[in-house]
Amino acid sequence: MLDTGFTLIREKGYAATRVDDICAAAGVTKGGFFHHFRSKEDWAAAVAAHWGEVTSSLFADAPYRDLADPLDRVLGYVDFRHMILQGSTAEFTCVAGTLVQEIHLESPAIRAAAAAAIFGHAETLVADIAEARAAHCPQADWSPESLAAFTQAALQGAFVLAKAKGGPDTARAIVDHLRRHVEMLFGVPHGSGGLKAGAGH
Amino acid sequence: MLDTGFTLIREKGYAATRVDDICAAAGVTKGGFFHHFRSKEDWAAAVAAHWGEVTSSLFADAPYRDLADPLDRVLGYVDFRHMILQGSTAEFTCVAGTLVQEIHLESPAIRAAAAAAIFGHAETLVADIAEARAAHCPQADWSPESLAAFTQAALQGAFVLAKAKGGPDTARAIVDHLRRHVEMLFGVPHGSGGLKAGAGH
DNA sequence: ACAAACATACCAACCGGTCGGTATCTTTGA
DNA sequence: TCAAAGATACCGACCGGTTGGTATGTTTGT
Repeated sequence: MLDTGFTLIREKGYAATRVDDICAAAGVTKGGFFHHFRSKEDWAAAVAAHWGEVTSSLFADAPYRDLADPLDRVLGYVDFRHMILQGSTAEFTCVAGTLVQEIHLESPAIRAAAAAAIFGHAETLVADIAEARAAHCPQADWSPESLAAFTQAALQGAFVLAKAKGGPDTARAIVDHLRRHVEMLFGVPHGSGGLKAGAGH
Repeated sequence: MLDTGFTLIREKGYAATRVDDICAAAGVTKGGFFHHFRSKEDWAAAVAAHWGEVTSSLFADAPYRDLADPLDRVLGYVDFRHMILQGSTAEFTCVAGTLVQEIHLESPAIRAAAAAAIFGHAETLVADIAEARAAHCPQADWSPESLAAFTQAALQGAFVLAKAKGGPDTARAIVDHLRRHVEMLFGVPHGSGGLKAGAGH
């Protein structure tokens, strides 16, 4: 019921998703739905929270997490995001970003849950960025938090442009620029290291 | 009727905006509304097209456009975007981005109009970027188009994070990183030149 | 036995869109 | 010149399918 929310919200948005759609997709009836959720809004907030958990474990278990060097992990993160930009927009775009863009002023509960997913994910990057910064450019005039936020903005924006264009190509070019940004900040030559080499794109 | 659409869509999104809301805000009746637009969808597509025109003239008339050096114009653009990040999210976020994120799969007409506004705006940056690239780094391995797209992604993403956080502060920090990205690409020292100096933020 | 987990039937409000009608402006013809 | 004819702009009551939510019954696990 929460998982089907991912598809529904990414395909139709929150307001256009009907409770009956959710029931049909999840194989339950309306009575069952309202047994578990006080309202449609309550459901959407739960979906956002669930999205945060699912993505959390996706990135925690990703192979780049095992790299020894913190900068490799940061670049590995960017490359991993590049890699998962595949299929239709409904497959790779962000549920939390879609929700928050649509209802940020109408539903504080959904907004808060989606914001927690987004900024909670950004938070997981901060430690690696801080370590890499200390090792490569301790005098830099930017904070680890601001770079983490910038990566999330570039990705969320990549999703918006991908939806406008209808495919992942534009988004991949944007993530390429994001990688270049990280490389330049840390003073590493373009294209070196990371999981990207040999991935063939 | 088109202008009120900017506020409505930014505050409630497309699906949650009722035709009655539009009529009340614009001071017309339902009959009048459907006299000018075949459907609500038709109206939204017109709003997206109008948004493209309004932003087009906003940036065409901005002061940074008069700068002689192409790189100054590119940096001036980024600084201008930084400057207009003021007030509530409903005042500075992008109508086309909001629309496309919500209905890209449900309404091809709205998607196309919003995409035209976004990529049409990006297109206006390409000439300046190409000139600056030729002057400062003709061997660079990135295209003017890809950088233009990257700026739009960073901005659209900044809007998403701003909506999640509830104010423009996060968005400004993201645009700061965007400026740094442009500076590094063109090899200029951080914080030099442009309209930002003395603007006091 | 009993509460949690469903299902069925139903409702009242809502909402996009229609329709007959009116007021005003433009064109036409003699 | 001016009235008949037609086009355009606009109004607001109304329609009927939709929708989030409820009330009540049934099944299931312990």
